[in-house]
Amino acid sequence: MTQPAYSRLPRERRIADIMAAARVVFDEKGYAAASVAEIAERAGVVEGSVYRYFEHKRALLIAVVERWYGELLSDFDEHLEVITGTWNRLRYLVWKHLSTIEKQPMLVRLVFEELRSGPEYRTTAVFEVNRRYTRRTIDVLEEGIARGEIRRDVPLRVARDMIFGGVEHHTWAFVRGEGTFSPVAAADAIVDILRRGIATGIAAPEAPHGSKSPRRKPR
Amino acid sequence: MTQPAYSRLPRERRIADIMAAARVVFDEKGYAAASVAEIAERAGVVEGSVYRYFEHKRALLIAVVERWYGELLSDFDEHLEVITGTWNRLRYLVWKHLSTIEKQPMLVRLVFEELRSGPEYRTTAVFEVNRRYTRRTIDVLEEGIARGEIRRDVPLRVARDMIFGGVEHHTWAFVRGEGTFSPVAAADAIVDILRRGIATGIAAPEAPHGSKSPRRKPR
DNA sequence: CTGGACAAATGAGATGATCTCAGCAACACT
DNA sequence: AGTGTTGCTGAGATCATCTCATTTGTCCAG
Repeated sequence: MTQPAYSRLPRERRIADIMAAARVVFDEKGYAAASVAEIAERAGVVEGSVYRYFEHKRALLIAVVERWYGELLSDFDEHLEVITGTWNRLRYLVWKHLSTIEKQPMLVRLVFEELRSGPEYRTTAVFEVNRRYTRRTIDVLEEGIARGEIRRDVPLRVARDMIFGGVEHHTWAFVRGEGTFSPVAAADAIVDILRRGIATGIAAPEAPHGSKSPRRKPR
Repeated sequence: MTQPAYSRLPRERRIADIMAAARVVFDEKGYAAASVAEIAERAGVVEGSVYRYFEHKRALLIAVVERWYGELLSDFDEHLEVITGTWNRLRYLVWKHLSTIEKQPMLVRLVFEELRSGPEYRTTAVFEVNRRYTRRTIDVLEEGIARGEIRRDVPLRVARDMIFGGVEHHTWAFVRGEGTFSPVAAADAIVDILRRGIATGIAAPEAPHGSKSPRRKPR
C-alpha cells in the first residue's frame, strides 16, 4: 500500500524540474520575494533537495537565466550575417534587443535588476553573452567606418552606450508592467537619430558649445 | 555613580544620527548586505530603536537617499537658467548628471540598483525629482524645436532615453568600481552625437542601405 | 523637593528566511 | 537476499527583519 513517500528521479530530470519551477516562481514574484520553499513545493520536492543541486538561491537564479539566455541568442549571428548594410545591420541589432525585451519582460527584469547588480555577475555566462552582443555592435560600427559610412572620430563606445542605454530606458516602464512600446518603431527612431549622429557626409549642422563658430540665434 | 545606561536625545537628533549611520553602512555594503543591527550599533542605539523611527529597513533607505537627492539638485534650475543656447543647455544637463554620478557613485548605485527596482519607487520623492529632471530635458528639446534648431519630427522621448540611458551605461563600470570616465569628455561626446542626430539643417547624410522605405516617423 | 506623566530607549523574543546534514529508502548489481 | 550507491528527506542551525512589554530618563506641577 505504501506508495513511496517520495519519487526517485535521475539527477538531470530533478534539476530540470527544479529549474522549471524556479523559473515560474521568479517570473511571478521576482527574485527577492520568491522563496526556496515555494520553488521546492512546486517542483515536488522538499526544500533541502533544492540545495542538493544548487549551492545558493542565487545559483538557482543564475542557472535559470543562463539557460534562457542561451536559447535566446542561438540564431542571432546567423541572421546578422545575412543582413547587409551598416544601418540595416544596426537596425537589426537594436530591433532584436527590443524584441527580446518585449517577449520576456520578467526574465529581462531579473537580469537588469537582480543578476546584473550582484558581485558575481562578471563570472556569469549572461555577462559573456552580453559582451559578445555589444561586441558585435562595435564590429558593425567599425565596419561602417571602414566603408566610409561613419565618421572616423566617433567614439564608438559612447555610440554603443547610447544604443543600449537608450533601449533600456525606453523599455523601462514596460518591463515594470506600466506601459507599452513598439520594437519596430523604437528601433527605427533610435537608429535614425544615431545614423544622423554618426554618419559621414555633410558637415555638422551647427558648431558645438565653444565660442569658435557663431551661433545662429543667440537668443 | 552609574552614568546612564543610555543617552536620551531629542527625536530629531536621534533620527539624524541613525540616518547618518545608515548612509555610511549602505555606502559601504549596499542595501542587502547592510544589517539594521550594524546601523543601530554605529548610531549608538539598540536595534529596536531604529524601528521606532523607521517602519522598515527600506523606509530607512528611502529616507537616506531622499535627503541626499534634495541637497543635490538644489542649485540646478538656477544654473540652467543662466545658460543660453539649446546645445549648451543640453550639455549642461548631461554634464550635471555625469558629474553627480562621478561624485557619489555609491549613492547613485543605491538608487539605480536598489531603490528604483522596488514597487514603491513611484511614491518616492526621488522619483519626483527624476521626473522633474527629465522633464527639463524635454523642455530644452522643445525649445530647440521652437527655435528651429531641432527637427520637428524627432521623437523627443527617444532622444531623452538615449541621453539618460547613454549616461547610465557609460558610467556603469565606474559605478561598480571597475573603471573611470570623464564627465566633460562624455558630455561632449554624447551631445555631439545627439546634436548631429536631431538638429535641423542639412538633410540626412545617407538613406538606409536597404531596398525600401526610409524610416521616418509619420506621426 | 517630590511625585507623576510622558516619551525615549531597551532587550527579549516572534517570525520567517536561507542553508546544513545525518540518516533513510529506493534502485542496481551481484 | 545482500550490498553498495545515491536521491531524498526532515529536523534544526543560523541569521535576518521586525514587535512590544517594560524600564528609565526628563520635566513640570504642586
